[in-house]
Amino acid sequence: MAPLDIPEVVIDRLPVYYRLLSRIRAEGETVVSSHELGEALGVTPAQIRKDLSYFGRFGKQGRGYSVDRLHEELRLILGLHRSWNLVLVGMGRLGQAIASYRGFDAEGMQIVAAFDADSTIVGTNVGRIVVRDSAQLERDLKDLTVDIGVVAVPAEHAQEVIERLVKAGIKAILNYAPVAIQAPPGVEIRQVDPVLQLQSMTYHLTRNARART
Amino acid sequence: MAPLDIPEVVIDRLPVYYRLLSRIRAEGETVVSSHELGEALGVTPAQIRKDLSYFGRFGKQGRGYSVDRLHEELRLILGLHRSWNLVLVGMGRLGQAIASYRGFDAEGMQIVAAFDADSTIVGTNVGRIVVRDSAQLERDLKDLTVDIGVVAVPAEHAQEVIERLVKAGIKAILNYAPVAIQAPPGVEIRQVDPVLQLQSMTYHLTRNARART
DNA sequence: AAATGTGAAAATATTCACAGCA
DNA sequence: TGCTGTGAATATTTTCACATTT
Repeated sequence: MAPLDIPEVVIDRLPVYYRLLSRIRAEGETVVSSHELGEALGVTPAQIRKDLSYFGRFGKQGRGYSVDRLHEELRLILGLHRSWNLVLVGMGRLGQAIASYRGFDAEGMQIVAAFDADSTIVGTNVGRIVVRDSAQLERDLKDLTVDIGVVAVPAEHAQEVIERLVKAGIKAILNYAPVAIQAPPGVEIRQVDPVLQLQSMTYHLTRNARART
Repeated sequence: MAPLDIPEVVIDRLPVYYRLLSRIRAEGETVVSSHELGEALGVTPAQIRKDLSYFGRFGKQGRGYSVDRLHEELRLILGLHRSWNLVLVGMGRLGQAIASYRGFDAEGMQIVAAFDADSTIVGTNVGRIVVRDSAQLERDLKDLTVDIGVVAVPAEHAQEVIERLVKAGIKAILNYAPVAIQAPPGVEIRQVDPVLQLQSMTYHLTRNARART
């Protein structure tokens, strides 16, 4: 198997490569070079070759990579050959939008349960899912097979909710709440945070405007 | 002003610091040390001091940082002392969710117009905004002051829409479409991409499960 | 002829460690 | 004493460049 010390930045790029390969495959191409991949992604070919070399030797010299082969290898490396069960906590506006987002299912990510603390929301249907009571989170999780927690509660409750999910044995959290989370080692946390992204862009916009003046 | 070669990673952390300072400020604290900030964010105090030192000397030796002062400095550095106008393109499920998301306004990010190509959506109201026809994008943008484009169209249209926004003079794009975008230099692009984040987590989940076996 | 895989070199980013100041 | 600001030291990441293979 792959060595244990693969840089995290490399891991984060694999899904990008995987997605591009999916598209190239759908377009019917059978072979692709690191140069073409780099071109499409705006990165250097060397980076792509180096990244892939952590996992194996998938290319053919003088030729490039088999699209099918590389796509399949990445699928296995990322664990996308199976589907993953998500539990969604927080069913306000944002949670409801996440629940009805199609992009997860398309990639084998299934929301198997949703929770909220608000009794006026509990019991309602969102898509095919009935919203459960957060008070029952721990109890219900015992009967569910959940791989990843998706958190869309208000910022002030995110830390607590995530601690409960972690205590229940969940090892990966996708957090939409606009707050930095403390998680124990061994628990993967990722942030979806458009406001932070906007604010790093306003830095540049401000600076460029200044430079022109 | 700040030197021109501040690492991008540093810029990306400033909004995180800013948000934390906002919270500490609301809690009534008046002074904070790099150690406390690092504690709350899970990073080293040295990193915080180094990051801030690119922009000035905001702290007091032996004491720490004035919460008010540092909050204000970051606000100015990031350009958050003024409000920013966003234009939203793509008003399907995702676009509608973005339009009704409260987290933008709270940080001075105002959606001033929204567009869609679907004639059954054009003309409808989403919140306070009337959805305009994408065909009129260029024409309408002439009469609007827009700083940032937010793109929530299907993946296959994202590149084209972004090119149109860039041609219309927009210098910053927040892209929700699950596709890697090619942008000319001088245009800031940020990606909101929960699927990529999930897929980097499944890599780790898969590997950990293997390791335990 | 063309493109991979990879050590070595270069560039970036983080952390250390301590002088200096409140 | 306590904590900042910062050069120097480490560590990490990216890029180069080329031997190797098809």
